[in-house]
Amino acid sequence: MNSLFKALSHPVRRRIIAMLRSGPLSSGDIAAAFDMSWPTVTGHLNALKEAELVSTEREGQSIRYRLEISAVEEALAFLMDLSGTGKTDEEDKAP
Amino acid sequence: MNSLFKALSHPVRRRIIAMLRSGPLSSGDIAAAFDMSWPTVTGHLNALKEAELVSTEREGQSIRYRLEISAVEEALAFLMDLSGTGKTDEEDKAP
DNA sequence: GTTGCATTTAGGGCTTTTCCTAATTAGCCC
DNA sequence: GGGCTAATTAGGAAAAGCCCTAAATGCAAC
Repeated sequence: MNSLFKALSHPVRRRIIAMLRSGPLSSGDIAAAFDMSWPTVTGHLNALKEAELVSTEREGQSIRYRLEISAVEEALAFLMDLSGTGKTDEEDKAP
Repeated sequence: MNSLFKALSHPVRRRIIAMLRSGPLSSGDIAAAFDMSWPTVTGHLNALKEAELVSTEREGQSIRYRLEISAVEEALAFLMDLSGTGKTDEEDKAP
């Protein structure tokens, strides 16, 4: 859960997941969309993967990244709880 | 918007806003709830304030921090767009 | 096998974040 | 005003994050 919000905290990573909204993309397609080196994008993809915001799957000789909605929903649940929509006491303890 | 998610990316700051859910609290009350120095908590409160997640108001000799729901809702909107609930193309450009 | 393409790992530099202690400001109350 | 309490700013050390280039891996196709 900590890695979830940490993953969402970087503009490039938010843009990546927004790109993935309309369907899976290969690492190359994603890297091409940014003005930074491919390895740097890989780093961001790893962060997203660790947060379980994306999953990977091999497709021929490329690898497809798919958005995992369930992780997005987890973040949504936290925020909705905050905004009074929900009542549960969902919270991560200990710093 | 970037500072919003960055503010949400730290466990202590998420706990602070969760505490504030049930009503405003003084800086001292908040600091007392954590096992860290008061100035460190002040730093986190400043981050939340910069993200406009909290607002301040003097109350006698203490200062009250209040949760600003509108900022939470902004984050909610972004995530709902991602999860397919909405259709708008809200996105922050340029890293 | 080996060549070739897509992607990742390794290593390093630079900036930012996080946390601390010590010193300082801000405002209430007598 | 003067003292007290609440809260902040200053300064600095340690850790984490971000980005790069160069080297390595994984598969597929020949």
